[in-house]
Amino acid sequence: MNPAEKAALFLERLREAHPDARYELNWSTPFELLVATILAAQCTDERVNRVTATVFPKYPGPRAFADADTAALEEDLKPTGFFKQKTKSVQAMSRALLDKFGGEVPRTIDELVTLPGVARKTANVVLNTAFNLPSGIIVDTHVARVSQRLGLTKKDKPEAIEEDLMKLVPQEQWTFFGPATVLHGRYTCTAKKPKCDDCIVKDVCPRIGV
DNA sequence: CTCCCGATAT
DNA sequence: ATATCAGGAG
Repeated sequence: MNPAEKAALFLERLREAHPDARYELNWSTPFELLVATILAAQCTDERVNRVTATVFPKYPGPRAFADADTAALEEDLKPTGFFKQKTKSVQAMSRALLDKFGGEVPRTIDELVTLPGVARKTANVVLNTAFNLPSGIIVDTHVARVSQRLGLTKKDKPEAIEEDLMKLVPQEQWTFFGPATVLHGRYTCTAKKPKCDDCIVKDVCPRIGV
């Protein structure tokens, strides 16, 4: 089975297994989703949601983050890990948003990735999820691992993997494919002990057992 | 390539 | 003990 056929089959079974797949971060505005996604680096959604539940009311909008006391914000973001880096990113991103985009989250990937702390993965999450725009395919550690094991790509850099996936998956499915594949990677095709017995594509996966 | 950071799984 | 986790910057 060639990669294109495999991708089509995988997509079909993802639809059955995760019909309502979406990002599990809590947000009420595109700006909040942008902040939450930055905080989600190397951190579970659950912990991010716990933090943003108090942080979003406390800092409503980019102006509040830009003007916030850095030490206080660091303390608020500490549970998400990498807190100094993330505080710097969120404040610099908020200032750039105010300076360059009138405080509004831009709707193109080229504009989004100019923001500090924002690269393709974060930009795709915001565009796919908040604006329903198929700007690209979210490639995080899960999507990368699943795609490699299934044989959809042989690349290792996220950007190269995304290029391969965009050729294999129809554009109207991009916003579903990313979040659904993340769930598959998170719960079945796990990094350490993948649950191959329960896998929806075990019949076509080159990786048997292990 | 290294660093940032802490919680959890193995 | 150590690998890994909804990454990105320098």
